[in-house]
Amino acid sequence: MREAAAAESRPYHHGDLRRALIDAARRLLESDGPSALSLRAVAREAGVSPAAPYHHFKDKGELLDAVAEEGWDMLNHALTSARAMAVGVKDKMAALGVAYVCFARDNPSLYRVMYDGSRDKEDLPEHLKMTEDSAYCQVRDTLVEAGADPGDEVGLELATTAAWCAAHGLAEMASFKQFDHLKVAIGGEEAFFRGVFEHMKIFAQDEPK
Amino acid sequence: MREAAAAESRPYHHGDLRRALIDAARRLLESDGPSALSLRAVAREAGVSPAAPYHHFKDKGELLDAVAEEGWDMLNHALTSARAMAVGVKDKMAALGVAYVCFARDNPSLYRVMYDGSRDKEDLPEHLKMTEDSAYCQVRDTLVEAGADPGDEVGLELATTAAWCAAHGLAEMASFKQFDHLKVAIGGEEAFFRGVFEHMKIFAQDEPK
DNA sequence: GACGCATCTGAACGGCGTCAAGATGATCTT
DNA sequence: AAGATCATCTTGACGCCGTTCAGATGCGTC
Repeated sequence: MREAAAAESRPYHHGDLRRALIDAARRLLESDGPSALSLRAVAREAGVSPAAPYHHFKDKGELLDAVAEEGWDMLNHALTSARAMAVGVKDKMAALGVAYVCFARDNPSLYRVMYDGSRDKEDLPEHLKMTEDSAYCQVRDTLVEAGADPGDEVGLELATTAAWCAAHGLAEMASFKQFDHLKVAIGGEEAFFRGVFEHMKIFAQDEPK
Repeated sequence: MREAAAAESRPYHHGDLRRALIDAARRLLESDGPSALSLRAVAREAGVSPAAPYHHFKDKGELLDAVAEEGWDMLNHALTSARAMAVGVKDKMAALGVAYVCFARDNPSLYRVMYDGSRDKEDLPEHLKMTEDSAYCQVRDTLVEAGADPGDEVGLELATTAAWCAAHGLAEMASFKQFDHLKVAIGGEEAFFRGVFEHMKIFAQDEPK
């Protein structure tokens, strides 16, 4: 009984269990949050036995890594779009920052998995850099466009890091309900994001006052 | 058999199991990291049965909350000290930021518990504010000292939030080994922290260039 | 001395991550 | 076409987890 699927030549028994497991994990993540993401629950959701995933992932962490990788791809895409749509040169950095925080707001569980520090250990968070169109490079190149000196490597990396830290910090705290009154007072959530970024030189080279 | 302890009138059987459990949790946290912090392991470390903690904490989360609260106290103290020791008015914000990140670096597991998003849910992270000498107020008051307009409430809250987000973001990413070469190039870890903060208006009102 | 009650223990339940042994069935060889 | 091969999946088990509940323990009070 072969269901309709884009099965090419890869898999044997199931169709493509690896793909199905990642999809099941993302489905559970969106519906029930990160705490509901047990390996057994993912297998259950995909309709296989609890031991089946071990033929496609070394352990639970490796499945989470695969999910996180899709998250990084989505984030890179979101930043690319935001960068392309921003009008003025000065706006691009702020647009990038807002897009980053909006991505975290719209995919909170996925964002948590991406930054989950209980995995990684040594080698993995290379996604923050080096893949050419990675989110990190998006930020760095936009900084250069906005006038940063591309010759000062250390300074450029520091500025990129500063922007990244600011965006990540805001992304993690933006959902705290202590900021609700601020969001109202300033006229919306994205205005709040923008207002925070205005206090960082990297996001607003000119005086906001 | 009563050991020497500052037992006043509170506890009955053990001495002060609540206190002992928190201490055991912090011991495990420092030695084996957050993943080793199971309720059973804490009870084991404290020398009691797995069910004993339930007479002092509603569930595991409430124990974690108690541990986190001590972390917030420590952080507030660290920021108070840093603020007192900073020399110039302009230096105070940078000193505060560096002290914040150093706290997270020196107590990584505790810091994670403090910001663990799997608990809280609704009401808890009030520690970010309002306790008079809270870390949040330390930052806000220092901003006023550095020249921020205390009359512009919204602006002041935005600036405080911006500083907090930047420090938190850096605190979470400072241990990524991608920054190792930058730390070396710039002459040490704290110089790296300072270098990142220099790209935020809130931390350096005057031009660093 | 007897009672009450907070405190702690022991045993149990379901769920978890993981592994070893066996069943299943698609592909390859002849 | 038939059998061998091998990745794939299932079954069942192990130890650990959080949590609950009935019962033991012993302090404070009357």
